[in-house]
Amino acid sequence: MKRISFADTRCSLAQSLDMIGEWWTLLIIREAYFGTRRFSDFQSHLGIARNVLSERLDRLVANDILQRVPVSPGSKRAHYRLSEKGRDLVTVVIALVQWGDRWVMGPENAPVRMVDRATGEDIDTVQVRAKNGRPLGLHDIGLEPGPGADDAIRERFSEAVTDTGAVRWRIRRHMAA
Amino acid sequence: MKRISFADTRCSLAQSLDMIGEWWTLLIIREAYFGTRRFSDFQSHLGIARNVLSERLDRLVANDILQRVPVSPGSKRAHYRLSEKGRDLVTVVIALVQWGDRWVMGPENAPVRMVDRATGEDIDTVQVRAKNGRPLGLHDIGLEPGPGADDAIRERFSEAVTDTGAVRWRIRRHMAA
DNA sequence: TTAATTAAGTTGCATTTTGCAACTCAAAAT
DNA sequence: ATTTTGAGTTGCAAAATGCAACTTAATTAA
Repeated sequence: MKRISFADTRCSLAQSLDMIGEWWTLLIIREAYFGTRRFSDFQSHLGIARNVLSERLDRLVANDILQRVPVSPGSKRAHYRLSEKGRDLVTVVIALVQWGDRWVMGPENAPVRMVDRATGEDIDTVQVRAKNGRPLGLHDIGLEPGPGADDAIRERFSEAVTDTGAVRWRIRRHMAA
Repeated sequence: MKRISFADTRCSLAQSLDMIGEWWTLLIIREAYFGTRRFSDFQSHLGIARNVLSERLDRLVANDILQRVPVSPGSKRAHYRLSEKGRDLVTVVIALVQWGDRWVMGPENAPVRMVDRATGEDIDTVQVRAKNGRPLGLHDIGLEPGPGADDAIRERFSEAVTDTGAVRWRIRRHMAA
């Protein structure tokens, strides 16, 4: 059975996961962020199988998250580096690293420290904020159909709010007919 | 061949991915954030296979990202809801949704709008910041061994900085001996 | 109270994906 | 010119995934 692709789903998260949600992919991106460029360095640092690495790099390049740059002009041998689109993903990587530090490793066991170069201080915790900078908890965030919403999505949103701070579905059982 | 688990790797990202990096898992979390509680609603909203959903939910509960709450006291039938650990993951989900809106769907096609309940305004873009609130680009972020760093990690960091803003590995080829 | 229906999973099987090792084939190094 | 590296393929065994059919337990309906 084919593994489902979300490429045609009207959902940013599904679309994103279609590009970076596979095993290894986010680790490859972190590795690239750390400065790794060469195939064999990705391979040895991550311990990933070569065929899988090859497939993932190809996919990341195809999606313009990594760029293949020839080592020397005209050379067949190339390096991989983050594109702007890929660099923009580092926010997600850092958010996830911080989550892991908080909930899995424990802050006192964080293996890597991320600091503000200007001050040497730890960077802030990545969090959701209002335009004016005020941190927002889940209860402060409202969800609405966006400009690209289709009927299916619009149907899923009502004004009602659950205690998670998100929306509640309309009961659809009775609408099937 | 067993699929590799990162559970024992000294790396917050790998550890995090070991919990939420599998196919469907992050979509299940988003679905829970949207208010879905019941097995069959997860199933029908996501179109995931039931056995896979079952396995994922078990794993999320085992990792205390979701909580199983009996529908009525003593009932075997239960609902799933985000734990605090799970709610803290929503930051990551939102960061990824925003990335998808920017780079995949295009902002004008964003299917969902996230707003500040207090003002009705769009929420801000999730980004990395210094403690004082200043937004940090990749070049402004420095990486160092953290309190839980082991030798392998410490060895990987030098002060040198690449143009991605991260660190550069020492050449290890000559150190093998 | 019994029968029918729904909810929440299992089980079995075909199809993919992974992981590993061994094998290419070009570019560098000696 | 020969060896050594880098960057992949290829082939195969073991898992994971998708699907449909099959259980149970809890609700609803009759």
